[in-house]
Amino acid sequence: MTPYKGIEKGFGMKKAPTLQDVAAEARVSTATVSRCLNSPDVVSEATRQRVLDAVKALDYAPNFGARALVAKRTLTIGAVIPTMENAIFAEGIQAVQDVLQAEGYMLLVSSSGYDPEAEADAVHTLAARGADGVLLIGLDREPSVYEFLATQQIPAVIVWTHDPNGSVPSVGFDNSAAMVEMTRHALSLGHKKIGVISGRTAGNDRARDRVRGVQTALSEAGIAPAKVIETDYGIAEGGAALSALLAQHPDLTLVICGNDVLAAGAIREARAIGRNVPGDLSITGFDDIGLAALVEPSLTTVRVPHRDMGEAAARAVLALLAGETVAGQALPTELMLRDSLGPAA
Amino acid sequence: MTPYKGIEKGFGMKKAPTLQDVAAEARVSTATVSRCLNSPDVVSEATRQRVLDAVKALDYAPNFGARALVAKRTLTIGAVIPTMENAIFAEGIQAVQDVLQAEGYMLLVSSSGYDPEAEADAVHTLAARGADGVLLIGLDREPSVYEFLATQQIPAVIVWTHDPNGSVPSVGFDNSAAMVEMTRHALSLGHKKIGVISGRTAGNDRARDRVRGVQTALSEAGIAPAKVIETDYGIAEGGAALSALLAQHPDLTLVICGNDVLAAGAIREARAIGRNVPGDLSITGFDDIGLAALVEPSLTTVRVPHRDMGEAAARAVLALLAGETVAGQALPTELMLRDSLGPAA
DNA sequence: GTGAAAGCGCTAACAG
DNA sequence: CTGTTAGCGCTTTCAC
Repeated sequence: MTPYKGIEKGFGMKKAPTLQDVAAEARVSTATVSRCLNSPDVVSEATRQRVLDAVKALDYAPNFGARALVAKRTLTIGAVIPTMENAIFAEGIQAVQDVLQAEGYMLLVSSSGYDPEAEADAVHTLAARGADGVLLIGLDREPSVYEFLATQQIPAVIVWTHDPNGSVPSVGFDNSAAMVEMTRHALSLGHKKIGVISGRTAGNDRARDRVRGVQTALSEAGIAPAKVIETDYGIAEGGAALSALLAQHPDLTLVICGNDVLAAGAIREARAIGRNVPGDLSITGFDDIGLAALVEPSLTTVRVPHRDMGEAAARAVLALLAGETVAGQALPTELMLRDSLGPAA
Repeated sequence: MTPYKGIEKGFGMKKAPTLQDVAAEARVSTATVSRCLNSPDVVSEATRQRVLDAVKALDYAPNFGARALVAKRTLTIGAVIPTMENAIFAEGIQAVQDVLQAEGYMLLVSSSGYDPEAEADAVHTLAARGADGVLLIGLDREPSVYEFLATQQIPAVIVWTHDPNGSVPSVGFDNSAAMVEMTRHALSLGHKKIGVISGRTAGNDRARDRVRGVQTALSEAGIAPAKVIETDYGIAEGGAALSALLAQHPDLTLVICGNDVLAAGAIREARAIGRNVPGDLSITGFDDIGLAALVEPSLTTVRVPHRDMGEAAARAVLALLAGETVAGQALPTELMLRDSLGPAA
């Protein structure tokens, strides 16, 4: 077959059809074509049909730049997430997408790789690409980012955490409270020697809040603070962290992990080194991703309403864009009691 | 500070500053301001400084729509994927993103939910949002989609499969060949009664090719075709499919699954109904997502180079955009032998 | 080195 | 209901 080439430069380059072309084809004015596309009900049935036929015949698609120029909006929402390779964000973002798509908006995604500076850059780029509004994960970032957004008149919504006092509406849940609940439950099972494997807390309020939740519950109960170890995201990382933790504190009966992926790694490692879970050692996760129910033993974890959160966040930006006042909201989490957490050894 | 000096358009409406405003402030023409911003070296040092001061003073940011209108590009690449909730796409898309971002482009993602019609819509929307190029998953779609893309002069690249004869460059791997390899290996272990749990094959050439690969290897070996059952994507779905398959063909010694998620569900179900994997029944997957190594027994599967594929695809669109001719490429897959596949019972 | 002016493709008054 | 006519903000010849 003919090798596929990029955009032909030079002669014979047939341009993409414009409103003009459609108008000519349908023998009406450009204004009528525009109306057919934007407010079909004010055009007569007959001409509308003719115009739509022409549109289809020419494979016409409106020019984005021109439309954005005059409409002063792009129907595009930007989002900056740490990474898509994390199931937890993927699911939430898909929910955002579904709502946005249904409302005629599109999602412009950017990833920061958990780097605050990269996130700030991404926000600038998003603005430069004409994003009408943005979604940001978590609270931790330079105030200058918010200032920039304010100057650019770009509404923003924070997701994955809820801060009732924030100046920017946030849709999420209380990471700390969820961990308090988990920890209290564990304490009721008699655990007293507790370790925590957390994701990196620098620039990550969700991770920090989760650790804080554990310590809060412990101090409430008059128990010594948990030994905390921080690690990067990943299954192998979770396993390594468990080894490191047990090496220093062999008498732990419970290890609370900041997310399910770390927990899955920790479980695998625990069994690899001959620890019975939960007989000798209990392990818990956070997020309740699909994996949680599949590992052996199945993971006791905190169920987070990914979808509801994504949908609510998308609705929140859209509301902001419509000029409405948005309060932000806290969504409930739920303890998922499975098999990886048992009574203290 | 400085009073608004442009052509006044009405009362007290604080519009975002435009090139005009900057030009007035710096006492030069709009052309000069534009040049200062786009090719600073052709402007004299003195005026350039004056203009840049004005830009800063007014907090000027170029209008995206206007720029896109005249530049005829948006530095945006669109992608339509079935869903982000599938780890396999998430990882590949993240790789695409990384490359694009590094090259100054952004990714506009849309999802089709595995519906060809929704995909066609998404392509139109992407075009309407000014995507300079698009990434599409798999080959199965109406020719009209390609025609549309052609008339819109939007270069496209197919990912997740490789078709050397296609008119559109494709970056992926040979799904059928990978399954042939897997099946041959299984045959060498003595399996003769084989079942297949496949994802929906309608409009999904990857799923179809995988099934075809199995049957090809079987017919090569003179063995009866595998019993095939199709199901939706999901862990529970994989389990249900296994039950259904075994109900009709209780003597199967091997069930080949179209992807790891179905396989994980099948393994869980097999053990739930008292089958020993791989003692009584072997089960294999495809994709090698993180899950594969975690389930018990760990999954024998086909490793797909998600990242390499995503990166190569991103580079391919960019090359097309640069007017280069792109050949497309086939990436290698690898058999990951773990514990879920054993000798025939 | 700089300015004037012609659009890019589309929408939104304003007439008819 | 439909056509005419201004621009939206920016880049880019083409003169000077």
